[in-house]
Amino acid sequence: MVKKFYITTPIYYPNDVPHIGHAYTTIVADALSRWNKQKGKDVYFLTGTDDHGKKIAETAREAGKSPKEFVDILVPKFKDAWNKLDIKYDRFIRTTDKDHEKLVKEMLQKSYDNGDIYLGKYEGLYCVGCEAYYTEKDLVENCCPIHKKPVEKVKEESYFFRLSKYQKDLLKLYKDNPKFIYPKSRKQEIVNRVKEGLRDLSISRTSFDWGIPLPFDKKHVCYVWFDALFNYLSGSGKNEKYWPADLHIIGKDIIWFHTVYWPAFLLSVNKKLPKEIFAHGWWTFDREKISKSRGRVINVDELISITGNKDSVRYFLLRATPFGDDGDFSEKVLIDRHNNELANKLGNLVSRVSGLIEKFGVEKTTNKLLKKLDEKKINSLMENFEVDKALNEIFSFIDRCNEYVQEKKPWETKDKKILFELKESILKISEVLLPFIPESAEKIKKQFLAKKIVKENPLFIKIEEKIEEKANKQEKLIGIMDTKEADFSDWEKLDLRVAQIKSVEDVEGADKLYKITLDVGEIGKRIICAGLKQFYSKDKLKGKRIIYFSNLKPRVLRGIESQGMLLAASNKERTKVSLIAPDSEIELGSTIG
RNA sequence: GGCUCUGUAGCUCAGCGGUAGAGCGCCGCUCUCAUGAGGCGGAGGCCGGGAGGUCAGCACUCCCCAGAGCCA
Repeated sequence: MVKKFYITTPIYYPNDVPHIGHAYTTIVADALSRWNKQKGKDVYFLTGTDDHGKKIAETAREAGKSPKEFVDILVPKFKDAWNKLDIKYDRFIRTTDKDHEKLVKEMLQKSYDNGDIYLGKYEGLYCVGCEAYYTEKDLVENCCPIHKKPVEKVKEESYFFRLSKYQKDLLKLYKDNPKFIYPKSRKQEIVNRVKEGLRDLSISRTSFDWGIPLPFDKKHVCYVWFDALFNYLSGSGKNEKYWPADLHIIGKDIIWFHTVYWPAFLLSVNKKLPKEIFAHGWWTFDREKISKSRGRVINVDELISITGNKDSVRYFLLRATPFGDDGDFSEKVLIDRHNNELANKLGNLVSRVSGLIEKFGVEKTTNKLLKKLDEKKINSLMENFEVDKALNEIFSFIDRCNEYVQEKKPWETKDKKILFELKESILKISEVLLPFIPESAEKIKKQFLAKKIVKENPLFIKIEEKIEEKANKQEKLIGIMDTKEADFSDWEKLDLRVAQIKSVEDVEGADKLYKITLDVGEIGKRIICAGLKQFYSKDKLKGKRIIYFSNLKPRVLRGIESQGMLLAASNKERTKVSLIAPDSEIELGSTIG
C-alpha cells in the first residue's frame, strides 16, 4: 500500500500581498511535498487563506467593499504568487468555502454537545491588528506592543472552549510523541507553559458578523482559531481521506495555537491528531525584523525581480538558514548565491559538460563518480527537515563533478567514458534537485535525456554587480595599474624625509585641517596643512616623527601655503587614518628609499 | 521576573569526549572544455569568560558576561 503524506501551510490573511514570510513557509512545504512525492508517497498538499475576522471586515470597509468582495480581489494575488514560485498545491482552501463552513459548524456543534463549549463573558483589551487580547502589563503606553496602536476595551458575551480540561491530555501527547513539536527548543517552551495551567478560550464574538455563525447561537460568529485551524481537516480531501496531517509547517509566531488549541479542539471532537508540527523562524531584512508596520516588507514580485529567476528565490530561502532558525535576507546574499552556486557551479557544470558531449559524445561505462553522492545522507537529512543541509550535500557533489572535469581533462583526452559518467551524474543531480528548484531541474533533465545532447543557453544569468561596487573595483584596479606602471625614475622624483611635528594649530573655518610646523633636519622648518583633526588630537601629534613628502608642489589651503604633505594610511571609507612613522630613532631629514 | 535558546575564522554557520572545519569574502598560483566560469594553495581562531569533574573538553556540570525568543 502506498503511504500517504499530508502536508499543510497555515492559511494566510489575504489583507496584504504575499511577502517573503508567506513565500518561505509555502516554498518549504512545496519542497517537502515534492520530495515525498518523489519517494513514491501519495502526497496531498494544502494551502489557502483565512478570509474571516474583524481585521478583514474593517480593512474591507475602509476600502469601501464588502468583506467577501474584498477577499475575492486579494486571494488571487496569493494564487498568482504561488504560481510564479512553482508551488504545486493540491487544494487552495478558503475559510469562506462552503464545505469548510459546513465542517466548522458540525465541529462546533459536536464540541458543544460534548460539553466543551459554554457561554460566558469576555472582557479585555483587544488589538484588531493581532486579533488578540492583551493584559494591562503587556501594553506599551496603552498600545499594542506589536502594532503600536491603541487597544480597544471590549466586553462581550462569548462562548468559551474548555481548554483547561485538556491540560493533562496535552502533556501526555507531548510526552508520548517526541516528534510532535519541532524544533526541540520550542517544544520545551510549550510544555512549560502548558504545565503552568491553561485558561479557557473565548471562541465567539458578537461585535461583528464576518465569520461563521455558531449553530447553537446565531448571534455569535466563530472567533478566528476555531474556524481557521479546522481548515486542515475540511481541506483534507474527500471524506477526510488524508487526515490526520503528517506535517503542519508553520511560523514560530503561531506555534501555541497549533500545538495547544488545535490538538485540544481535535480531542474534543474525537478526531485523530496531526503527527508533526514544525515551526520555522522569521526572516529579518538586513538584520531588522520584517513587519508590515515598519515598512520593511519584501513581497514576492520584488523577490523574484532581484535575480529574475524563481529558482534563485527558492534556492536562497531553502538554503540560507538552518530550518527552524531565523534567517537574514539581503539582496547581496541572494545575488551571491545566485551567481556563485547556481550560475558558476551548477549552471557552468551543465554548460561545459553539455558542450563537451556535443563535441565528443558518450560511451557507457560504470559510474564511479556518482558514488560520491551520498543519497542516504540526503534522505535522512530531509526526513529531519534539514533542507539546508540536504542542499549542502547536493552542492558538494556538484563541486566534485567540477573537480572531476578538471582532473580528467576530457577536452584533451576526448574520453567518452568520462563524459558518460558526468552525464549520468548531472541527470542524478537534476533528479535530486527537482523538489527544490523544479524549473531548472526539469530543464537539465530534458537537456541530458535528449537523443542528441547539445549546449544550450545558460540556466542562470549572472547578476551584474551594483554600479557602486563596480566603480570601487575599477578604482582599485586603476590604483594597482598605476603602481605597476610607475618607473623607477618616477619614484626617484619623490623626496621623502623623516620629520618631527613641532607645533599644531587649528585653521580658522576648517573643521578637518590642522596647520602643522615640521622640523625636517637639514631642510629646516616647513609648514603644511593636513586633514587630521578628526583622527588625532593636537597633543598626540606634537613631537611625533612622521614621513614628509617635501617636494610636492605647494598648494594654498584656507589661505595657508601647504609646503608638501605627510604620509598616512587610510581605509577605503576614510573612517580610519594612521600616520606612517619610522620605527626606530633616526636623524630628522633622513631620506626614504 | 519566570522559562527557553544562542555565543567557534572578517561574514553565515557545521562540529558536540580524542591533533580546530565548510561556504562566502580576501590574497597568491594555475588550467582554458565552460556563463568574466573551473581547479589548487594561503592568510585568518586563547571555539564568550571563569571554575569543576575526566587520562583527555569547543563539546559534560556549575557560575558569570553578552545577545535573542516565549510568557496564552
